[in-house]
Amino acid sequence: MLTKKQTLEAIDEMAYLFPDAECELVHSNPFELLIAVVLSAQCTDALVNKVTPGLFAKYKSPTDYLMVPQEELEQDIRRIGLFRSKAKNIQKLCRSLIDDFQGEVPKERDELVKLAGVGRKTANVVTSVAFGVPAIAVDTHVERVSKRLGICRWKDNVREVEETLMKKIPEERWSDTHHQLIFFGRYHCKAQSPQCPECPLLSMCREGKKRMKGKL
DNA sequence: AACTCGGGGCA
DNA sequence: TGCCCAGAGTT
Repeated sequence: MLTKKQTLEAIDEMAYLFPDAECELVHSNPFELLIAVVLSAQCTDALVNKVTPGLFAKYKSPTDYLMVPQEELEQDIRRIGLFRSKAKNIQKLCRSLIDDFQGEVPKERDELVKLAGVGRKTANVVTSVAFGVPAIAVDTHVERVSKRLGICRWKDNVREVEETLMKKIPEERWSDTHHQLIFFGRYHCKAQSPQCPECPLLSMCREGKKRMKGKL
């Protein structure tokens, strides 16, 4: 297991590799971000960014999403995987925004997770990116990188990964760390083909050293 | 804890 | 063209 100090060194190294790491979902307000993050479940941000310009031009408010039949919304996001359940969830989500939150996106993580289609990861992204509340959203990239490097344990569940990261990283760096881990995971420490031979973190990486030994 | 939902992108 | 990608809800 990496110590706090080693963990921070690893994050600093990632920041050097990806100095511009930030949320890639195109949005211009919290509501658009919420919709974009819900859509991004189980598909890439790049794909979401292909449908959201048209989507956000057509739907400006929670009310707008409720004025069309579910089938029409499904067609509007049909290029995204799981589009049927996502269309249904988005309409449920908008209904609940109107009924319970005066049409505004709630700022509390505990309120956000009650919305349809919003889980722990989505709620953390919205609070940190839209409202600047420190949070570490654990998606598959964050989880994979944390486990490979040895920041957390292999058998940790998502919640345990998040708790370990929050323990090892000072709060003011949570949001940045989240983006660093995602970029590092997406573009360098990839699921199928991690770039170990050219990785500056190799010397401190549990999994990387194993992989290199297997190849040499 | 395991299963389901699903089209896009790349090898 | 088949395999890999990537979370939330349900059982």
